[in-house]
Amino acid sequence: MDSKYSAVAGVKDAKTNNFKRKFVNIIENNVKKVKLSQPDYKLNNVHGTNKNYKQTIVKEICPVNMQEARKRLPVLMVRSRLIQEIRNNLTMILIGETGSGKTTQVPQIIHEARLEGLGSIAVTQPRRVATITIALRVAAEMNTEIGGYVGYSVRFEDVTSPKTKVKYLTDGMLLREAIMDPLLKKYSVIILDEAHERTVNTDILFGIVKLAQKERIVKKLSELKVIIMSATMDVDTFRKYFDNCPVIYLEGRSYPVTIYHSKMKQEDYQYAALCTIFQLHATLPSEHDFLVFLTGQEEIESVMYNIKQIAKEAPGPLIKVCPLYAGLPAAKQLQVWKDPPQGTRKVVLATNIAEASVTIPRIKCVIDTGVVKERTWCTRTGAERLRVTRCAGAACWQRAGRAGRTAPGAAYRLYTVADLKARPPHSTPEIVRCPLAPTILLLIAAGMDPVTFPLIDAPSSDSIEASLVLLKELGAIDSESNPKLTPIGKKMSAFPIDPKYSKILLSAPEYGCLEEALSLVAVLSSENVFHTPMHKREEALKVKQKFISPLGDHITLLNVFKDFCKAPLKKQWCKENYLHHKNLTYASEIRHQLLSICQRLNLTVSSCGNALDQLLKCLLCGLFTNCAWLRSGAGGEGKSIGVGRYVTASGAGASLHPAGALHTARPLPPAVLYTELLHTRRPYLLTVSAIQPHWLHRAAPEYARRCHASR
DNA sequence: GAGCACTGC
Repeated sequence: MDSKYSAVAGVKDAKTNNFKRKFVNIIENNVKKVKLSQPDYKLNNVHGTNKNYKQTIVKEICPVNMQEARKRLPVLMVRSRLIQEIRNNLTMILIGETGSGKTTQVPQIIHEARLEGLGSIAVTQPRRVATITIALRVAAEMNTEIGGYVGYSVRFEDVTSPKTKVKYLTDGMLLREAIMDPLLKKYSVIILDEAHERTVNTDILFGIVKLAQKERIVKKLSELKVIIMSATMDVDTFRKYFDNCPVIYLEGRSYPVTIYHSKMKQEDYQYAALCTIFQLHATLPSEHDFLVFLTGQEEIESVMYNIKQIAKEAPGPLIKVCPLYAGLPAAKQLQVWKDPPQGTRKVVLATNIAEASVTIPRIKCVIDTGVVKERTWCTRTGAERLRVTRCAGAACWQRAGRAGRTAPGAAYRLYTVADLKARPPHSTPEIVRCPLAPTILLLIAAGMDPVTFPLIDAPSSDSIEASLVLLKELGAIDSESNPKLTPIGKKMSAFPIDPKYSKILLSAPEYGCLEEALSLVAVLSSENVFHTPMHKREEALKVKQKFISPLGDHITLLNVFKDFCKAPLKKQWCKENYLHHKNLTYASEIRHQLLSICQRLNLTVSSCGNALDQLLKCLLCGLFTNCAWLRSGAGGEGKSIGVGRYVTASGAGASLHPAGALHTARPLPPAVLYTELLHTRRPYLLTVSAIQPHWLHRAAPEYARRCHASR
């Protein structure tokens, strides 16, 4: 039996002899059984918002016995208590496991009791797709048209009317509304759902609603009820933050999930995952689908290759492997929801996209590596870092729960019980590990003081300071202490994008290149447009050549976008060119939105034609802090010094990323403009264009002087 | 000469 496992390829230290041993260790340790919950209404990852999509959803989420199913929801058992608590308190916390029905039922309960009075009820969600599907579900349950009493609002799509009393919206949308009206006067009840996820937007909203409650009392306006809803969370922290408000716990309806822990520490989790997959594969019936949590595209592709190799000789049914990560084109993601042929087992290899964002049916068995790829930010150099870390306890439980959505299941954890206990219970909230300039600009625009603004977990003062300095340099605020928006800052905050990018758009008329700047900023604000599958890398790179500009990556992206707009059959064209149709479509929607804001601000939209250096100079107006200079003696074919050939304004060393357009350029440009400084294996400059050093003096004279003095 | 987790306006 051992010999067949020598087929393991591409996995480090894949030693045949310990395959069996590890495998047995993982399986023997039935540590404890826990009950986890049944599914809620959140639907699968259905992308796009066209008409077909909505019809499909309505069909799927409205079973004939919907009213019967509703009656059994745990939340309805506490209905009268809930109404009473809401009447008596300004704020409350509702803890409910998945399947308790809180997201769909609580707003209906409030509306049926007319607790919202003359105002309306807002329910926030962190994700677009969930926002839309839940709103459709609730409209169906209330037997009304969507956009009537029940509506939703997400970016690019507002399906509400003056009649709307229950409005589902993304937390980002409510935040945008708060800029226009920080007291959120049209709402009498605001429900912040999925609070445990602690996204930047929800964290900010906690503070906004808290201040709005107080201010409304001071101004003798109608009161604002706030309900915080969450699965599991650090209740004490939240309670303290919300002045010891009452907490109601809801039971979830649950299927049991049996948890198995590894007995000993696994040195190589990829290898351990493969061992576990094939151990289980040999014993479990083929209808039991597997879900394996991994960290990224490369890892998923590598494990997929190994599974296919081993499966050729391993005992057990046929295997269908489905990769699932956000960067995978939508058409390929859909494979995950297709039932495999009779007698074939589906093995889904997913990133933490499968943890909360999407739900896969029929998963009976979760294999959890216990790791996640996390992005952190360095205040001093502005460098971001992607690294694999052990995920928090809450994430481990969330992953295990994915096995018990439709029936009892099992979760195999490739880490020990001691390891689990040593983990932090919750992950670090996003707000303490990301760049803050966009958030701070938004707060100032909403009339808040970013320094005293109440946050549950405050970022370091260094981080806040760095963002204020940047906003001052961008001309958005007048001073770092007691900051007020400048006229430019006010315009910048009108754009739903990073302030560095809105500054580019506002500077573009001066360079006569707003046409091009809009396209480029839209692409930069979207996701990566290139898709490079491992096994077709050569071909993908060859196809990419036709877009590449000697000026660098920015013009290359512009070329891609322009050709995309001209292409008659866009889906087909994207497939042929290894481009993401979804992300390019998204970019063109963003461009449309940005254009209408520019027109509202009376900016002159003109094209610079072939004078593309105008566009690069314009980019520098927003990205002037992102310059790097070639190290002396490091040009041409010379050996790299330190960590890279370029050095940034903050003194960080970095190299041009090998996938970039300028990587093979010789001689290397003496100065470059980069969009991102990302540390993966080494620090790399991403999305880079060549610039003339003296351009910086015109784009940001003050900054250029300081920068020159310190270099 | 390497590879980018996940959301959102």
